Amino acid sequence: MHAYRSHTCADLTAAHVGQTVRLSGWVHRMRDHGGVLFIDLRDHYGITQVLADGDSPALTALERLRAETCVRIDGVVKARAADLVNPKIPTGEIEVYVHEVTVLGAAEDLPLPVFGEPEYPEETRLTYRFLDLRRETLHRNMMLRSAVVRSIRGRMWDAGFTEHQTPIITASSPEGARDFLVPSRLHPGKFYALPQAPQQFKQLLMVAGFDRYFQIAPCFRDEDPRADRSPTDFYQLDMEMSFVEQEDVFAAIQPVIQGLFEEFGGGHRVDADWPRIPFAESMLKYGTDKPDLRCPLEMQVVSEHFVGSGFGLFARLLETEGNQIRAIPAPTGGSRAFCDRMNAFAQQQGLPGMGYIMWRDEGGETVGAGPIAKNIGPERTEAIRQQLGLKAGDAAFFLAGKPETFEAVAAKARVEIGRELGLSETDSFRFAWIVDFPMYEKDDEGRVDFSHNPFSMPQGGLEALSGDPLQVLGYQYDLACNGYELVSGAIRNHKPEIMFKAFELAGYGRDEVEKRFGGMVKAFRYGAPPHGGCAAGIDRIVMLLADEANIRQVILFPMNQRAEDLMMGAPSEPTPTQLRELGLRVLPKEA
RNA sequence: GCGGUUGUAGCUCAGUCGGUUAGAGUACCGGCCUGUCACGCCGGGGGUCGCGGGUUCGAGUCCCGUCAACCGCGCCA
Repeated sequence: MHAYRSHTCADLTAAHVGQTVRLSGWVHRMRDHGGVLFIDLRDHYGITQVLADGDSPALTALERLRAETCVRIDGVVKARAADLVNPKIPTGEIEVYVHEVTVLGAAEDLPLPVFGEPEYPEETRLTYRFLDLRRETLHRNMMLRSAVVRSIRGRMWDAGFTEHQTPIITASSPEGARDFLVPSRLHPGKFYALPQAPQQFKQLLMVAGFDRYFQIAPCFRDEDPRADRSPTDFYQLDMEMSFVEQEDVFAAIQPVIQGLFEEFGGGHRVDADWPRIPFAESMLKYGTDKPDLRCPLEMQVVSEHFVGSGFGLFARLLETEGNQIRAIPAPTGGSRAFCDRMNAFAQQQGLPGMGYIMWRDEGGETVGAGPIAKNIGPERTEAIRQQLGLKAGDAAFFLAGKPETFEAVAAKARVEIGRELGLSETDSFRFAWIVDFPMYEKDDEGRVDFSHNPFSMPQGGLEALSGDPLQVLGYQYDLACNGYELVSGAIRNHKPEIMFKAFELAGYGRDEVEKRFGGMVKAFRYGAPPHGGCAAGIDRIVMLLADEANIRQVILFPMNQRAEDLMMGAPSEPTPTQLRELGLRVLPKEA
């Protein structure tokens, strides 16, 4: 007999009745009836009910067990009478009569229950993550994640990509986010950086002639977290291809992502049609570059109807260059209660409010109601209704000012309206490629800076860079799915002269580019192939597939909101010896 | 850095208008129970009401400050 088990807790069926077996696992749940006692014994694979009665020498030992003790039991498989079968578990036709029990690992009082799925504080959950991970949902999420990664690897290999590992301790590269720095012992005063992405390495792999690369790559960024964004580190499916244009990358990655969602999406509909939506159009219609297309509503510009109108607030706003009025149509939303609720929603999100018009049927005529309709009069109200294609019982919400100031809230409101009115799909994954991102934008001080990846190829090449930088688009794309950015990528700029010019527009001199990206610039002088690729967020993909709203639900050992590992106690203070070796001194906290 | 929400037993929560000794479920300990599968029944231990200050005859409850967690903003090519 094996030292710990002859079967797992999911193995035994009616076919094993009469056999002597050995099981190891955790005491999931105990039901002690005095003369007879039942334990649900749990392991990674499943649950088996074991029992003992007054005739068993193990009864007194079993009575002393407590939840989550790790035990080994020896016993005999018994069939359950027909009326005692438990249809909820696969092993429900049998139970194991215990002759002997051995405690393999005792358990103290639990700081949190494993049985059931109650909500409890993340602080406790993260401190005792090993217990949290015993729970059914988390355990299942991690197994899903494992299967997803395996499937990705298979799909990428099948598509002719090969997997390569790139350095973790490397050079800082100013790609946008804050770096995690690693002090160098051999070079006091100098620092390595953890890669924010394997960006430069994968481009160098293309220069090195590998043609189709991928990696399940850890990425490190020292930024504050969100519910869908892990601080410190996360994983990407990173890929790159040579001799390709934008559509070639789409054609390579779509079957992988679509296949994944079909395989693990729990039967949710997976749309095979992935529209290309230009960035500018996405911002206009959805207020975001990661639209949730399960919601069919589209914003429209309605400024013209308010110019010189009796609604002074909007009319005055429109006298300022750059201001705009947009409307979110809300079919069937024409009730005061709903409109007030959405207005409150906008205020809660930081806007002054969200005005609205409701249309009603009055004696066979469709009439607008609400303060805005009153102020602008019936003709303008009717023109708005016709533009938005609305009817009696519907409503429209208005956002006014500079688009940048209201778009983020409009995006959330659009989704909220669609959801509340039951107009949005709930059982599907809707994908879209957001394309034609601008290369540059103005920062807070009015300087021109890269708006996305500085390594992207500008559309129109060198020529395009001699005009207005803010008009230059890049071969830069994102994949949006249900309101999340799942993939981001670009056709890269592989020509040194275009690269220097592109950086020059953002205020980086030739010397600085040589210094910061010397390796890559040098490589581009020795026969660089045209290339492009993308990176897909593994954590977010699993989060969507597991139907979780928080990314920590799909990460084994996540950090908390302040980037602390409560279980391992990280970050922690270094010893004086470590600091001395590294030539570092810690400054006292500023008061 | 800013805003919102929350903070009462190991855990999940209730606690009315400011008023008796702060409760329930669960977990834990003890007792009873031979068919449960969220077993049941009886009893018990367990509280710095996040922390500090204030108002009041009296504060879990009201006020001020502070700390922490989560969510959002900034940030994240």
